[in-house]
Amino acid sequence: MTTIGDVAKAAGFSVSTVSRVLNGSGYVSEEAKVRVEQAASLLQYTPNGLARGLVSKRTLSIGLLIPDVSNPFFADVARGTEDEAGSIGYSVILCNSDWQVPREKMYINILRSRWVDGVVIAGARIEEKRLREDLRDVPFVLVDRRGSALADSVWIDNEEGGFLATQHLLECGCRNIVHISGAGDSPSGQARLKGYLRAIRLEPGIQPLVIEGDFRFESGYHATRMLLNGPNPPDAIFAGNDLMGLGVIQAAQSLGCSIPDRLKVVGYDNISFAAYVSPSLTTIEQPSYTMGSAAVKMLADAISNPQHRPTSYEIQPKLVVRKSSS
Amino acid sequence: MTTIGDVAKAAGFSVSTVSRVLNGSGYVSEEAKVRVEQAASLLQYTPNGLARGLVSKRTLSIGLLIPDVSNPFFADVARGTEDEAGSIGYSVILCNSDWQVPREKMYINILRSRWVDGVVIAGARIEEKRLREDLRDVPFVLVDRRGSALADSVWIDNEEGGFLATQHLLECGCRNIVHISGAGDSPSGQARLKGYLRAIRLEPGIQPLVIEGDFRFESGYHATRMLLNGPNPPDAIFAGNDLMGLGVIQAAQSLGCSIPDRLKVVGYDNISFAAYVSPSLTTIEQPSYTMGSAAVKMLADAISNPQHRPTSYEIQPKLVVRKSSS
DNA sequence: TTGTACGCGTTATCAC
DNA sequence: GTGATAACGCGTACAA
Repeated sequence: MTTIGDVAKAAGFSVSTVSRVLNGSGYVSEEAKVRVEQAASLLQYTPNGLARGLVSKRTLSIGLLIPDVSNPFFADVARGTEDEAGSIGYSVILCNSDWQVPREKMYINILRSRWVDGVVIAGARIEEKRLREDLRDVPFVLVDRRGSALADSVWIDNEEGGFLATQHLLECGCRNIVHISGAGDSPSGQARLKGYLRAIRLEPGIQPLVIEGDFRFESGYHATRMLLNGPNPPDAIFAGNDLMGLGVIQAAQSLGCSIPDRLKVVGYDNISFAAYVSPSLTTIEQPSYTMGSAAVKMLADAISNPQHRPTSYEIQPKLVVRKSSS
Repeated sequence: MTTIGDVAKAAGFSVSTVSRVLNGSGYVSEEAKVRVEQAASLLQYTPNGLARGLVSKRTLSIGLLIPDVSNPFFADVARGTEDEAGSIGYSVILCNSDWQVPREKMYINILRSRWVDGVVIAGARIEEKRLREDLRDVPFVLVDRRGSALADSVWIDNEEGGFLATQHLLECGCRNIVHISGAGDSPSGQARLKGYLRAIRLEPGIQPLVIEGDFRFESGYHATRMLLNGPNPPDAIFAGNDLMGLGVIQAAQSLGCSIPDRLKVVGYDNISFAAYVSPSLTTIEQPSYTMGSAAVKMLADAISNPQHRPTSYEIQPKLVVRKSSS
């Protein structure tokens, strides 16, 4: 590895001059600039990020903590995050918690030990307070959840989304609407459930029924098979996310239950594939890519702006009606 | 931030002893061990990974260079990579090249400056030789491409896969089979194209027709609309990957062209959604998750085993027949 | 405008 | 068994 010292020697200057040239800091003569740059490119010099971070306390890297990149919603968040981060010179460390709080905590520690300049946290179940304690002075942005006044967040009103989805099914004339929720301690799942309950209770004579899922395709699939084989099959299912919604559709089709005639389905997220399945899936839109990039923008401000104040970037959920419900 | 010095002070030992305890290296008395561990947990000490990497020359991190996490195939590769990496204490730096060689090169440099211990490279277009030059002594594993004797690779026979796909369509009685290829300089896309051509040429009187796509949904969509609106519409399309295959299906449906009756379609990758769309998509299976985890296993060996020899982990492509072709 | 010298937090080599 | 101390590569006061 060639170091800054090698470049200095080759250019005939001291390391500090080389450093100044390469970082554009302080005064440097034109000649120094030229000779240093020549030497650097000749030797293919790449600054050692570790040494740099050690002294500057900035690593130009951020952590991305999500449950699962295999879920297209989070994949898109990841892409938005990485694109925006890359555009301002940051690298992204990817962490999949697999929906498990202990793993979330583990990754938080790992990210701290790597001295990331900030963390984007999407779909996590860990409490914000705990997050603040563990992360100490490392800025973070909560995605997909409402932050308190103490934390930045890119927030989408999941309760409103759940309400919209359920209301839509009610308007379609459904009277036996089951909600397959996300895992119990997921903030966004909880909020969607709350919206579902609120909508159901507005309608007299209709009972809510909730089955706990886990945001994975399989849980939507199995819950639906159970429901449809049961004594009182529903006429509509609101799934806590699109992956489970696709599971619902597959299960219904496997049992010869036609959608939307006998069963209407609504998902959540509007992953691209929701539009391609058949019947296409009605869902609540979340601008996943934008959420990721917006989070990084907030993070960048939190990192470099000393008088940064926690903000909440709000997004309105939007119902996207497709064939699975009409 | 609490440092090793703080722990040493609190425990009443020197930094060297603390280091030995925490790394389990060298001799330490039972008492030292206990007191140091107490102090460390009391102060919530986390070793500074930067400083550690600076001296040890190991960062416990690897780079993952892929075209696009939004593509489910690469999302799964990423998940496999991160899981396996995490299980052996490694972090993953995510890099999306967006299919652009210049961005691949840029990321290679960034990863080098971050001193990653190794790099997993999937779906890249950059030549292996260039890669070796740029990466110098940083080990890497090529995924999705055959490596030379000088490079590790997790290799799936893309040419054979392309052959299988085309042969299947020929066996279905199709005589006007178009291939929508990946971008021209993608090694895996090239190989699939080669397999297509080989299969077509085996059949007398059948002409190959190739349209260059770019592995994205839209390119499959637009190519298909153009083809179906043209003078000599094909009776089958072999798409270079599933995303384009889904685009083909959507385009055909938008034009009222029924699949598989008037048009048969085969994709490549077997992303999970290929099974959920309607008609479900016939495709060539690639065990994406496993490819990622296998790559990390090879990398781990390359990193820690001094007498590591480049190996090629081979996977056989497998035809998965679904409704889009039967 | 440039160079010297120190410190960032660790690990590793040596004396003790 | 333990503790100084010298690296690791870089940024930056401070002096020149």
